[in-house]
Amino acid sequence: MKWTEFFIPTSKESPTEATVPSHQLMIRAGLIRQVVAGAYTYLPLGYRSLRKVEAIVREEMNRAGGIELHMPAMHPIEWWEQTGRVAAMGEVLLRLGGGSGDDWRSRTVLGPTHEEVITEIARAYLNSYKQLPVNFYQIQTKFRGEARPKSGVLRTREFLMKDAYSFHTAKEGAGGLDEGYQKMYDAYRAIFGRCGLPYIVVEAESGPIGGDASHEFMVPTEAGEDYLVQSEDGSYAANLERAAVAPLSDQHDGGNAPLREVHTPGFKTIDEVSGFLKCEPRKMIKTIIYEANGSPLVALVRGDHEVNEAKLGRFAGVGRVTPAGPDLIRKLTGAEVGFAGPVGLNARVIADQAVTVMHDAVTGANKTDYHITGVNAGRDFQIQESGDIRMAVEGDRAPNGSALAFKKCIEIGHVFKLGTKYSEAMDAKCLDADGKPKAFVMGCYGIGLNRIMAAAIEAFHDDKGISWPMSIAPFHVVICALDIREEAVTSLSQKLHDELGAAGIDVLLDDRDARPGFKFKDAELIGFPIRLTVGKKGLVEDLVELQIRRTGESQKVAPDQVVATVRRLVDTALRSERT
RNA sequence: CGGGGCGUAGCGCAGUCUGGUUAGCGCGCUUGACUGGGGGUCAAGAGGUCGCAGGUUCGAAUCCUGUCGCCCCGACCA
Repeated sequence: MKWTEFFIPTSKESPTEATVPSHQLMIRAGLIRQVVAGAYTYLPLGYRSLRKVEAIVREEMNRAGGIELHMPAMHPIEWWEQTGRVAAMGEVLLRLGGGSGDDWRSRTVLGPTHEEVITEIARAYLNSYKQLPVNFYQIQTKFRGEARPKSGVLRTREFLMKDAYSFHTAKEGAGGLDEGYQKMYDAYRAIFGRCGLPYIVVEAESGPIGGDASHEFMVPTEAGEDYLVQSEDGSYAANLERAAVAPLSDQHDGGNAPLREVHTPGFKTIDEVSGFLKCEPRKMIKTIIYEANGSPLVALVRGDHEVNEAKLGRFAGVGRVTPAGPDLIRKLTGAEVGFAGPVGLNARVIADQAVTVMHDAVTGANKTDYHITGVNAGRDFQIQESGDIRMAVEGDRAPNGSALAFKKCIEIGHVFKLGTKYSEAMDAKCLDADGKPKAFVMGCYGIGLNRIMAAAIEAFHDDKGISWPMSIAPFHVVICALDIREEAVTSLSQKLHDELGAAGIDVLLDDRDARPGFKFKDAELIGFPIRLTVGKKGLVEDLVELQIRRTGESQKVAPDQVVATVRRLVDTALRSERT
C-alpha cells in the first residue's frame, strides 16, 4: 500500500474534548473520527487495526471450539420482558422510538447483548443432550444507552463485541459448564496474549445472578474506570468490588472506657460526628440498615470503611440487599436517620471483622441527636455474626497476608457462569440422558474489541505517539522514502515494498513528497513497529536504515537482507506476544 | 440525572465582559519558487448560516429568552 493512495488524516493537534491518551492519539493518528457522543467512525487505518483484533479473536475462538453465527441488533422487546431485563437494564436498553407506542418500532430494542436471542436459538434447535455442549459466538455491534460515554472508544454507546454463549446439561463433569468455562478462560488468555496486552485476570463480582465463578480480564491504565487489587506476591487479584481482605488484628488499645451518651445535635454523618466529637473516623462504628427479603438487616463497619453490599448479601445468604428507607430506619431505631447504633438494636446484625477488634468506639445511640462513646462489643452489645463485608482499602492485605496494591484498569473481557437464569426464564430445555427435560446450564463470554485497541494504545505510547504491538498494528512496517525525486530511492523503496508484501508483511510505503522530519513524525505518531528509511545518504553505502519503534534501536541493513530481517523481527514479535 | 465548562473555517484558538469597518490568528489546504535525514522558507490564494430559533436595537459573534450539541466531575454501569 502506498501512502498517497491510502487515507491517513494525521494531525499535530488534538481536540480539547479528547482527554485520555488513547483518544487523543487515535484522533491524531487518523484512526477514528467521532460522529456523535459515544459513536465513532473507524477510518481506514483504524479499521485495519480493529480487523486484526477481530481476526485474532475469531481464530482463537474457533480453535477453542466456538461456532460463529450472526444475530441481529434488533430484538423483540417481548424476549427481554420474559427475562426481566427491560426493568433490570432500564435506560441502558435502547429502544426504537417514533412509533405510535404499539407498533413494531416501540416493540423493538437494540441489543446491548444477546442472551435472549441465543437462548431462543437453543430452545428452538437444541433438543437433545447429544447436541451438547455447544458454544456459539458472534462478533457484532452492540448498543447501550450509556448515560455518559467517555474516554474516546473506551466507553461508547455503540461498540464491537465478541460475545459467546455455551450450553450444557450440567455444571460439572465432561461437557459441563465448568469445562466450557475453562476453555473460554484459556482462549481469552491466548487472545489477549497475542494482542500483546499486559493484562491481569481478576476474580469478578458475579452479581445477584449468583454463580461461583466470574473472571474479568483487565489492562491497567489511568484511563480506566475500574479498580483491581493485586497481592504483592502475585497470588491474588480481584476486582475491587470483589476483593477479599485479611482480618485485621486486635491492637488492644483501650477497652475500659465507660459507656457515655453524648449530645450531637444535627450531627449525622461520620464526618460530622467525628469532627464534632474530635474522634477519628476509624474509632467509630458505622451502622447501615438494609432491607433483604422484606426483613431489616444491619451492617456494622468501621467509620472509615464502606460496606460491600455484594459481600454482605452473600455472607448473610440473602442475595440482594437494598438500603433501607427512612421509615424502616425510624421504626427500627426509634430515631431519625443518622443516629443508628448496635447497642440495644433488635434486628439481625452482621459486623465486619474489623469491628470485632475495635475498642472504646463511638456510634449512634438510637436516639435522635445523640451518640454514645466508649462502646465495646461483648460488654455493651453482642456480635453474633461477623465476617468480611467491607470494601478493601489501601493498606489491606489479601487473605494470605500479602499486601494489596490498587490499580486503575479497563475491562477488556469477561467470562461468566450464567447457570439457568435465561434458559429458565425463556423455558429453554432439552432432553437429558435420563429422558427428562432439563434447562440449559449456560455460560457467557464477552470481549470488547474496540477496548482492546484503546487499551493497547494506553499501555503502549510515549510522547511521540502510539507504539503498536506487532499483532494489531495497522501495518507492520512503514518505508519512509526520503527524497522521492531520486530515482534510486523510489525504485528501491518500491522494490522493498513489493518484496515485503510478497513475503506476507503488511507494509506501507510513504511515497509522499514531504521532508524527512515530517514523515518521521507521522511514522512515530502512528506507531508502526518497524520503520525502514530509504534515502540518498544510505544509498551511498548501499544500506537502508531499520528502526524499531518500541525500543528506538536502529541498524543498517543491506537491501537484499531487508525481507529476511523484517520477517524475522515480525515473527519474533508475534511469537513473544503470544505468550 | 446533579454540578461545572465549551460551541466562531477541517484542527487549535482570539474577539463576547463594554453591541458599531469587510469577523481575525496559528496549523492544515491550493498555486508558484526555493529547500530536502527530524513537522523548512517566501509569495499569492481558497475556505465562515459565529450551534439553532426567537427577541431587544438604526445595528448582534457580542445583550435577553428558549433550545440543541459536545466535554469534564459525580451518580449509574445485566
